[in-house]
Amino acid sequence: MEVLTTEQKIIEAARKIFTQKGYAATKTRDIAEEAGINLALLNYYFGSKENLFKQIVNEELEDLFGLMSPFLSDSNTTLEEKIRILVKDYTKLLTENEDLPIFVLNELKNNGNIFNHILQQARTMSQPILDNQLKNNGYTISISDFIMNIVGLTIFPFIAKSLLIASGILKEEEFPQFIRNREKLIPEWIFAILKQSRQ
Amino acid sequence: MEVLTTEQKIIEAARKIFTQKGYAATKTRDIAEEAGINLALLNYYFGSKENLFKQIVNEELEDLFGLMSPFLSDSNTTLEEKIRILVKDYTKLLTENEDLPIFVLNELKNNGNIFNHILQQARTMSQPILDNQLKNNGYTISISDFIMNIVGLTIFPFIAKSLLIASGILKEEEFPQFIRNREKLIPEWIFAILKQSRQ
DNA sequence: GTCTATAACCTGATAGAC
DNA sequence: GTCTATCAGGTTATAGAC
Repeated sequence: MEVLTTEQKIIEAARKIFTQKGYAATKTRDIAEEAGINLALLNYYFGSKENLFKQIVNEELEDLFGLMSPFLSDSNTTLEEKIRILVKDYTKLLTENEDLPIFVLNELKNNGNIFNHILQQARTMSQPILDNQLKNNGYTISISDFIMNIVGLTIFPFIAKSLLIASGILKEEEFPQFIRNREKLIPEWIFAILKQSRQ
Repeated sequence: MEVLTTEQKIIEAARKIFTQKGYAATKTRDIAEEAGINLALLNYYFGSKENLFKQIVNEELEDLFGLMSPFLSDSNTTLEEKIRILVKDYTKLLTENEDLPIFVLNELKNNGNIFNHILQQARTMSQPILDNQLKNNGYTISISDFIMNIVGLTIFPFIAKSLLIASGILKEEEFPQFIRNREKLIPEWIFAILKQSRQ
């Protein structure tokens, strides 16, 4: 049983509502209510809605990219291990936080410039090492396609969940099993794509 | 040189701004200005912001799913042809309308129930025929995974474009070539995945 | 059908008491 | 630190003239 400070209560409430509804559709009054505090307190602690929002987005970006960068640049981890770990970690993160990807991608579209300092970390290190690992194995796929395929196959079902369900392709209660199943299959699919690029 | 009626001018303006910014961030004043008419006219023709929005979303959903359903249920088209056509058509649609997918998926998340009547069309026909085509070729992949993989590999780069660019993986001017290249590669990747599922 | 002017409402932010 | 009350500004929608 944790006891949260007022500041933490506001942050948790803001994270929940911002990620659910996006920036524009979120009302500071809703955040205050969700946090169980008064509207004035939100401004006392964070100054403005925009300020609070930036803090949330930065944390979410850390979640989403902190996973990727550190070990992708590790040359002692094999390509196969990296694929399996990446799929597994993202599946876990998104299962616990289903609104995260569409929120981040949506807000990034509108305010891409704000978050450069975080994204710059990810960009630097991993690229040359991954590139070498691909080439050394004779795979001719580009690094952009390689990453896009892994991330796309893993993340897209979460983004398209409402669509899958609304279109009747999948039932709500089947979704968790669908995801667990893909968690095993996606690495095999990625290997199949890689092998085909070597032919 | 087409001459648009006032109603059409409003719809075109609304489509542009709604898909760019989403429902909550869009101001009816901006739509009126973009359409070159007065704010009062918007309400004269469409009654309310929400009404106009629903009409736009319905049209966008038609764009996005009208492509899929009719020919997927055609049993005279081979599986390979379906894959190539689907990837090609979606790539064309999204290239001309880059904001479409994230807009639809985002608004669907918040109002999924409103649009069921359109999505129900897509759900009925195509599923059993596709299922047969997969099974007859000995492919053991599920139809949900099959569709999710094609659509995910094709659409995800458009959704993640801002991320790709902000992270430095790709430059803005390289994006069109990146997409044209994937348009050729994705069907081959899908075939590789299918073959692997037969082993 | 199209406009101007304005009503009615909502939202972010602050002043000031406790 | 936390609250109530309120301001200031913006947004949707409508009334009414042309």
